[in-house]
Amino acid sequence: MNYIPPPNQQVYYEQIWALAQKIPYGKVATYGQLAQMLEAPKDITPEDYKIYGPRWVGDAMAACPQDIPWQRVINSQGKISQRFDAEKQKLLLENEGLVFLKDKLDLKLCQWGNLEQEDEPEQASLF
DNA sequence: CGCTTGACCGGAA
DNA sequence: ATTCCGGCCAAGC
Repeated sequence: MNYIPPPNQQVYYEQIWALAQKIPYGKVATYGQLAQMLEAPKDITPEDYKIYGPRWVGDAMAACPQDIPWQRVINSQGKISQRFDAEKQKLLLENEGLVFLKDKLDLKLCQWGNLEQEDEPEQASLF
């Protein structure tokens, strides 16, 4: 599992695209999130990867093929990143049932993989 | 060749 | 809350 992306960025991009394809309908992922789902390339430290990875993901998405749900990748603030198709992206996400609040999504509600804590022991048995 | 820009993120003022 | 900053790499001019 210690697979390291080859120097060939094409391979790295394809890994990102593969991850993006796994984002469920109605969910979103952040650039940094996708970056952290891959091992850091050998040549850079994990710390550096944490810093620069998200940008590489952005680069990957910029070169994204058509058959990828690119609209489900947003930035860490829950907003749509500045780009020529930003408006279209928002419409696509709204079509999936996502609700924007002041151009922002609530990542707590719709971020991919952020529903693990469903079994919150909210109710203490009082009776 | 060199310089600028880009679908980022976290920390600091 | 908002603005500013630095940091890597690849592409385009």
